[in-house]
Amino acid sequence: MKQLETQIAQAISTALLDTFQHTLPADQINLQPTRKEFAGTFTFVTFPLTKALGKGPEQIGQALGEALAQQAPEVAGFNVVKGFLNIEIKDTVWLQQFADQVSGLGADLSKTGPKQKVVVEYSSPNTNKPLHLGHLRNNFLGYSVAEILKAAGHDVVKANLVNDRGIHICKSMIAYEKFGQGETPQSAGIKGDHLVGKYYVAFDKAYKQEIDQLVAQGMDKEQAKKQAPLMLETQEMLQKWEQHDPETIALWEKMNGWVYEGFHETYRNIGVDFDKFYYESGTYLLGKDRVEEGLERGVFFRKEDGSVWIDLTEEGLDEKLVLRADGTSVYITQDLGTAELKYQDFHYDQSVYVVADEQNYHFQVLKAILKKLGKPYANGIYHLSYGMVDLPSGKMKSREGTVVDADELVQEMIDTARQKTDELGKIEGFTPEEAQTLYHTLAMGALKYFLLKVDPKKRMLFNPEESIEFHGNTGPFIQYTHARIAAIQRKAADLSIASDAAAFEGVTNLHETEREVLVLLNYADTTIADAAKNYAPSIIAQYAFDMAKAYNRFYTEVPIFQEPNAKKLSFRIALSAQVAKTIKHSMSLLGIAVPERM
RNA sequence: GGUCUCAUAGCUCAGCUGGAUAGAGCAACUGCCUUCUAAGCAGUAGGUCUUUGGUUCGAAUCCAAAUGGGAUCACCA
Repeated sequence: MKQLETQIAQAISTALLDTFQHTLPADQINLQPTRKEFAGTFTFVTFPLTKALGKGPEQIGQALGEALAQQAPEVAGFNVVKGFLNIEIKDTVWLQQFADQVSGLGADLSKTGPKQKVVVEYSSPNTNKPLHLGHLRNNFLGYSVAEILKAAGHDVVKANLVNDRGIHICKSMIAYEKFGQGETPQSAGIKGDHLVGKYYVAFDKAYKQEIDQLVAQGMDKEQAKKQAPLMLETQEMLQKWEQHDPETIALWEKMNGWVYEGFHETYRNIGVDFDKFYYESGTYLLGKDRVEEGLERGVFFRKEDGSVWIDLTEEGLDEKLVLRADGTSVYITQDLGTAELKYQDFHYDQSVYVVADEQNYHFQVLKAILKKLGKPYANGIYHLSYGMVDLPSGKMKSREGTVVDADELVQEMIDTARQKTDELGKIEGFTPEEAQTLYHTLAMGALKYFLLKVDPKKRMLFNPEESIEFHGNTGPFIQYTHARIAAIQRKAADLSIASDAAAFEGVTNLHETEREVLVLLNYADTTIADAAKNYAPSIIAQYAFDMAKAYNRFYTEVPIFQEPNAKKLSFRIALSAQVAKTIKHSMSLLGIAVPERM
């Protein structure tokens, strides 16, 4: 597609020179898609030229159109509406492009694209509670962006930095020690991550009670939060952990082990994967070298109390602490360390962090510090910031029990998929296993598409009451289109209809709906490149939807198998196959599978 | 209070570096299944693109301000 656009732009440039003696390089000529209500594929806007040429916009359009129709072999015709020159492309050009595509003559973007080493860090869960809806957005985004970058030619590493230590883990541990009575995931029949999450909640409940009690005794609330016995015990436990107290470490390993089992089950179920796991317990001490380095270079400075800071006021940020007075690390120190570690491991060109937008400031600081330290990888840091998922009741709050649990949500989606499928009664002959697989495919398709079709940066609303639709702009709609085509292909195979490029050579004109599909097919690569550049799965989602819509229009308007002309019939089979392939590929970039039947 | 960010149809969202009468889906209403899967297609209705200024031949898009959401400004992570 890019190529065709370039050709047209070149032709316009030439025509401008010939007709008006005006120089405008082709790469400065912008074509936009023609609006549906007019004939044509590309539109050139002539308003900007009126001053330079001293002519009216229609006049310019008319003259350019005539020149193009005569000289550009791709152009079938044109029309001028006010300052808009609408250019129609010959059907044979579309057909030739399509034939090349079917024959695999086009370049494979994943091999020819700009190859960079990219680390995509995503998921990065805390090990004190199970995954919820917000994590799903993160996981789907991270997975999808990684796949898109791969498809665009990059060499991608999916990384997961597990937050496996710290005060929050100790809370679960304390609560388990106190109330657990030796309960295990097996004995309780609960997934490990959920069991640990249960104790995290139990901690919070008991903690609140203690605070209330202290306040009732006349203590200040802030004071009570610090003085509550549970909190003191938790802090003590954290210290023991840092001193490698064997008993504490054993409990920590046991409970984290449960959580990992639970997480891995969820990851498998939602279809995300990782090439590299980092654990914070192994990285939290990193970064101190960077502090030393910064002090030597004079980028950091030490205050009287011994704490170390960086002044980022020039960057429009504040002064930021990088090392506490007692010499221990803070969050940013760790991240300085892990950035370096990742660079040592992979020598990345880009390091993408899929992290919620509440940490925008943190990543600005991180990047600014690395720049000041003169790190070669600083410019490759990219914070893929995404908005929160809101519920109709407002923000999700784990303490208030208003979170939507990931495992439960997935199960509900599967149930919904089963119910809707059974209502339609189209899958007779499926084995129970096949049916189960289909429910899962549809459920994940609906859920992932729902979360990915929205621009990552934007906050989004999730309404669990209405659940997720299976009609309209949804994953299942696109999956359905694929299943429809699969049925066509089965029938074509039964009838032994050829669909290679030679089989439809000689077809010269297209139905309007066929042309629309062909135009879209030609945008496949530029769409992927665009999505990669913008780290935006939503662009792929939109493309897959447009494709499915265009195909369905074709499907209802053009009865494929009633076509008497063998070449045209072959063309339509080939067209369908190519659409199926493109849909399947696009959806795979979103982490969504497509069924052969549904 | 400082900084950042968002505001488009009743609802959920698209609208790329400024271009034609601002688009989808859901919800509402009308049609279309003697079969290539109706989880579909076609159509109707629904908008002062939060407001006010500015730049421009031309603004939902760029700039400024206002209003209203959200995030952040921890020796938490």
